[in-house]
Amino acid sequence: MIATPDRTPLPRTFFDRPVLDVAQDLLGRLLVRTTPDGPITLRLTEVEAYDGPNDPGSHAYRGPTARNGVMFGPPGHVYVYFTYGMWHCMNLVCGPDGTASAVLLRAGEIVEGAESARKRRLSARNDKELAKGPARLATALDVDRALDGTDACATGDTPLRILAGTPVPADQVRNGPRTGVSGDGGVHPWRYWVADDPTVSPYRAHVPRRRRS
DNA sequence: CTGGAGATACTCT
DNA sequence: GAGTATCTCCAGG
Repeated sequence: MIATPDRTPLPRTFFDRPVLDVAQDLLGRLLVRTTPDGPITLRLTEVEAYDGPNDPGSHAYRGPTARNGVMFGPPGHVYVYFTYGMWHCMNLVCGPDGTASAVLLRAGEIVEGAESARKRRLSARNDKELAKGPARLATALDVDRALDGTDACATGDTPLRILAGTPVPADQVRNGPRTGVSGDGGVHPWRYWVADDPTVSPYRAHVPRRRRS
């Protein structure tokens, strides 16, 4: 029997924990994006942990900048960055205020508002691909730098909220190396996903891009 | 169907 | 110059 997803907001204390604990616990949770078109709801199926200043793979590794400032703030807020000159990716900030760990949201299943997501994801060949990959996820949910710093735990009128949903049982959680992370940061098995879920993105090892001719 | 090459063009070192 | 990525095009099974 399938439990009805819990629509209760996740409390800020959920994010004020070690980032690896939060990352695993986020699988199966619901992210609700409120747009003028109506809500889009995503069930998280794949995430990656980034452990702030201790982690060579993290944007926070070399300290605060104009881009990553939100990572150093309080937990439960959204860190959105722009990458490769084209794409946005979103993270949820973890740990106490002043630390800089975060969880990158890599993939999920659109459970509400697929029609809206399809308008921005014209290259998706089916609904499993709407949010299969971190930049695809952000595009499907219409997330960009304007939402950087949004409090996902706030009650009331917010563009982005995270709800309890249905946590994934521990025996259904898989983990492995992080995707596309360069250098020593790639060795950590800090990518977590839901076993056998068709919306999880394929693993790709980091490959340095060839220089333009 | 799978996988690689090239393009994209912002942010930080 | 390299990066928490994705798209289209094309060669090869």
